[in-house]
Amino acid sequence: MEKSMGRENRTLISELPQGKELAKQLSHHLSPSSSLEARQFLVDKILSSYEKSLSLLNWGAWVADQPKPTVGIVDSTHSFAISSPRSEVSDQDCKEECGRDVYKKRKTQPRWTEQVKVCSGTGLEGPLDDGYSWRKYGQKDILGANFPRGYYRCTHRHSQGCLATKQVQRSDEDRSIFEVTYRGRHTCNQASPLPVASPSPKNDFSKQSKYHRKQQQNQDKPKPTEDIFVNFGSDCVQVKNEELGSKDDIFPSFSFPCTSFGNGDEENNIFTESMMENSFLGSFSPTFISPATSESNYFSMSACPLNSFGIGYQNVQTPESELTTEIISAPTSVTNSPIGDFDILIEKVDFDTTFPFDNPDFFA
DNA sequence: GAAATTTGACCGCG
DNA sequence: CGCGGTCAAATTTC
Repeated sequence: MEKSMGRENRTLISELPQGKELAKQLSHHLSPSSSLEARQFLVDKILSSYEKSLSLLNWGAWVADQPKPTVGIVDSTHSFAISSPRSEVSDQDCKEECGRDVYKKRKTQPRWTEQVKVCSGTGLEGPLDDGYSWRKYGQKDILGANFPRGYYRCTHRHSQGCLATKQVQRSDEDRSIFEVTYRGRHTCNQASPLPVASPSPKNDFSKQSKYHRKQQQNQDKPKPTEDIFVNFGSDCVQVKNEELGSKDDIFPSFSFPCTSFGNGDEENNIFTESMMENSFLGSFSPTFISPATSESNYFSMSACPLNSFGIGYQNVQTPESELTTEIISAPTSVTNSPIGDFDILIEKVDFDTTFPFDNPDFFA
């Protein structure tokens, strides 16, 4: 807890000057010669910076207010970032014999939701491309929802017994938002085709399912549901925190939109390119998503701003109450998590624009 | 032919 | 009994 608080504070400290710097830049763009887009972009960034700072403050306040969360929901809110080995170990143990008990089994698994906003022109299904390889096993029309919900499980479910699943549902209100509900941690070794050192977005397709690649290629052949993944919305930047239930207010908006990251800003090209490509798409992602700490990784991934495809991740929510009692594993597990070191890296990388991203030694 | 997707059927829960 | 989630056969894609 203290550790995370410290982190948030440091993040805040680096975030505020960044906002200031952005405001300065904006003032330089006030001349008529400057493009409206540039100005708008800076405004977005500033707003985002403020939003993030406020979020961090809220987060800190919340942490302070909840020294020992006894409500399961509260703790479970964190639990996606904290491993929950207990339930899963038992799941693993019985997964062969349980048969139809999968339903009960699933209940004990950690579950959390991210809201993912896919941006215009990316032509990519952000929500489905989170570093793991997923295999669709079902689709259902959900009562009251305009769009069907897709069910995905880890490709390595059978080969490695990885029980991670996710559900992807497009938001009714904003078609560019997808609610991705993850369940269970990845126990697979993630032999996924993640492009370890491929900066090219094209290569990133490779980790997507065939089906979705097909959709990308056939944008002119609309299909009823998920193919609309492409080309919506105009502004990619904003990832918003929606109310997904009454519990949401316990998890303040955790906004790491790409605006805070300076992508698209010519002045930050070095930052953007070296960061996005070399770090996030390269050395970061694969290591990052180490199978043993998937929740942590998801969490951290969401801390990543938009990647170069203009896809924003945001953890919004709320593991379900079902894991509440199960998952109250010691928060200190965060410190034991391999992700801990990454958290620090990310933090620097994420918010310290003076950080030598182009220094190849950094990620060595 | 292997792997992935589609889709109707099935199951448990509330 | 309806709904959400999963299974599994059929189909598609590579």
